[in-house]
Amino acid sequence: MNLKELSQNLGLSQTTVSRALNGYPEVSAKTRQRVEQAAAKFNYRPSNRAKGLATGKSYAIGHVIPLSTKHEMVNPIFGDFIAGAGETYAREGYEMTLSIVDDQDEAQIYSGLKSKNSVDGVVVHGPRMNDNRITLLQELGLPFVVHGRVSGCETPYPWLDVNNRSAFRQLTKYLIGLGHRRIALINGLEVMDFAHRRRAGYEAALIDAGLSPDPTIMRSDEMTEEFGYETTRDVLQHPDPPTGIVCSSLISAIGVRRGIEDAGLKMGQDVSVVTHDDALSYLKNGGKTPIFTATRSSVRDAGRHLAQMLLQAIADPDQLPQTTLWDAEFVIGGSTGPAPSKD
Amino acid sequence: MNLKELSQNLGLSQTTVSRALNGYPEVSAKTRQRVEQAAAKFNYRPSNRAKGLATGKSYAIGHVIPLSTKHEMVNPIFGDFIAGAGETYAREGYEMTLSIVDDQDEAQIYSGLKSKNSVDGVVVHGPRMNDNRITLLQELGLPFVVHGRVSGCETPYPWLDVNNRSAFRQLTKYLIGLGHRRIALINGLEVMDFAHRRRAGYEAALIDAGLSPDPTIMRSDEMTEEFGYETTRDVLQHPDPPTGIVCSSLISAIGVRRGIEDAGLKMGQDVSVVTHDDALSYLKNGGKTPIFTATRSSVRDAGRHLAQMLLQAIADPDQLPQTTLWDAEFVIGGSTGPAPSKD
DNA sequence: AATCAATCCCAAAGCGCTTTGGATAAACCA
DNA sequence: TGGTTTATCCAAAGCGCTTTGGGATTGATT
Repeated sequence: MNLKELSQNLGLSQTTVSRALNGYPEVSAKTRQRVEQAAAKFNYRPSNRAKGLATGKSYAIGHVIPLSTKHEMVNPIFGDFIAGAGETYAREGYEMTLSIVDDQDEAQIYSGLKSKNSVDGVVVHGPRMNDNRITLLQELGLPFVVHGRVSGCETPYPWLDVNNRSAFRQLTKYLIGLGHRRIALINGLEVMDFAHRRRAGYEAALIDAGLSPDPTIMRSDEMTEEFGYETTRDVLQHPDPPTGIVCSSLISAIGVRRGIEDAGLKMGQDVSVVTHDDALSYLKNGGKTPIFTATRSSVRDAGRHLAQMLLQAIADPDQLPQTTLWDAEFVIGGSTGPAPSKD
Repeated sequence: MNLKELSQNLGLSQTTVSRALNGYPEVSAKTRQRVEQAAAKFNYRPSNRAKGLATGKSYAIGHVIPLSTKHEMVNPIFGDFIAGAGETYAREGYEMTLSIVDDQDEAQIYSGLKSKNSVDGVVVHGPRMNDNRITLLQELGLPFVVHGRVSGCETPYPWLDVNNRSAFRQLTKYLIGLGHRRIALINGLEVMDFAHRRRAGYEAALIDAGLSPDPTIMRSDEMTEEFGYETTRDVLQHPDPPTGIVCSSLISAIGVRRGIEDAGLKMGQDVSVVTHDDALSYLKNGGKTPIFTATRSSVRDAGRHLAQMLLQAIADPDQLPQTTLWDAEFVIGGSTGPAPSKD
């Protein structure tokens, strides 16, 4: 059923039917009701394509998610983020289109999306230090929002981020407060902006306490479980092993725990662990009592809100770039305890 | 830059330019080359919308992923599946559109996608027992493929699945071979078809060995880490506790491990654990030596292949429904050992 | 009675592409 | 030479919608 058929069926013109359905005032209440009933009866839905062609909009948002070429891995937070964003889109009648793409040729994808006119805006995932995508998108004139921030980017742009620096400062400070002096960092890839900020927070806390960061117990890689495990095994064999570990992801933290236990030690006694927790739906940080002492910020909420921001920016292209900074929640779990006394 | 502008620029008609670009024979090699160069120079990309309107195709595939209303959770395998499928789409010039939707009103979404003409086909995720989506899609005439199978569905339909039954039979049998007699099952939600098949495999192995399935040590829920943990704590307090656990997901298995250790026991000695492993990129089952004895089947490969199947089905609507059954790989890890001798 | 402003509706153009049904020119055949 | 292919290209229609620029009809106003 298309507009033409529907309007013939009603004995009205396409114009009137279109207007009735889109809430224009030039149509009587009576007619509008009649049209709406018929539309419901025939289950009429305007073709997105045709509507898009006519209006110049596409009613779709693009998510370009980088596939790490190194590990061929897609960020596990992605599912939850998308679920949040998808909620917003569904409510506002937008579609969501996904492109999974090797992290090198993202740029190409953006200009493709723009010139093919297939989306009204995009969400930028996994921003890196000095990420040139911001400039590119601004040049293209394609509306966008960033999940995270881009250190080194001069021009204003819209973003939503957790305060990674203060979160990691807090985590580290907490360990220091428990008496820990040797604290390792297991971080994400530090080309990623968030990882960079997290390290800065970690280092700031150490320096605040008069401790000096030791690069031999600071590691950075894709945040897999295995990375957490291997790194933990490794740093625990250090001549001066850490008694505290600051970790960047719950998944890696699970590996950290395994590493500690495989070394015959006990988490929360011999080694204390703190981590950031993205509050993924399938991977809660424990039930009543948290497993890990952690900073927590829901990535799904981020998706929801960021989508909202983008839709607003599209609706009002002249508005100034909105920015949102969230503070992570701090929870104390069973993974931390006083630093073991030296023997 | 659109077709009109490009063709004016070349001094050719839109027809010719369109044909040159789409590989039709009615255009001389010379002209074609000239057109292609100009297209490249101006970075011309045909508008997807317009192309779709003209051809009746949309060059997009829909993925409708159910959001469990109960736990508001999106299946963690989803990211990897999508990454695989996305590869195929990118190669074939298709877009991927996502709808995240409460599992009740999926049906509505499908008919919406159909009538809005926004996709050429859909991938059905998370099929349930007697899932009525198959019939619905067939009635709608919307091409589809299913990731998994639907027990109780009479008519043929295209699917790709792992042999869940034989995998779980093998896992269980392996434990039995090690001398285990009390074996618990920690399964996914058994309305899901895959979970149902897995239980069937588990039970078959027990019965083969003359053991009788005990419902008090068979649990089924959303496969979170927490579920694995809680259930393990629980079954270990059973008057006649299991020495073996068959688990449906690596994420739950991590919880199982935590539960075993929190109970002061050792995995692989006091309690043996086997699991299915979807080979997620951020959650490998260990490095050199697997953590868990497991059946493994890459969900990303499934995505890649299923997308291919769908594209073929779209290209040739008259072909018979293709079906693909994969056998999972079996790997032995450190989570299993001989059943502890009774004292 | 004539005028005016609402009110309600419509025909037709246009969005950017594909595709049908020729037209033209060059090449071939008898 | 004239007629017939063949190779190239083009004009125009059409995909399903929105939107511009009116045209009737009605009721109120003078």
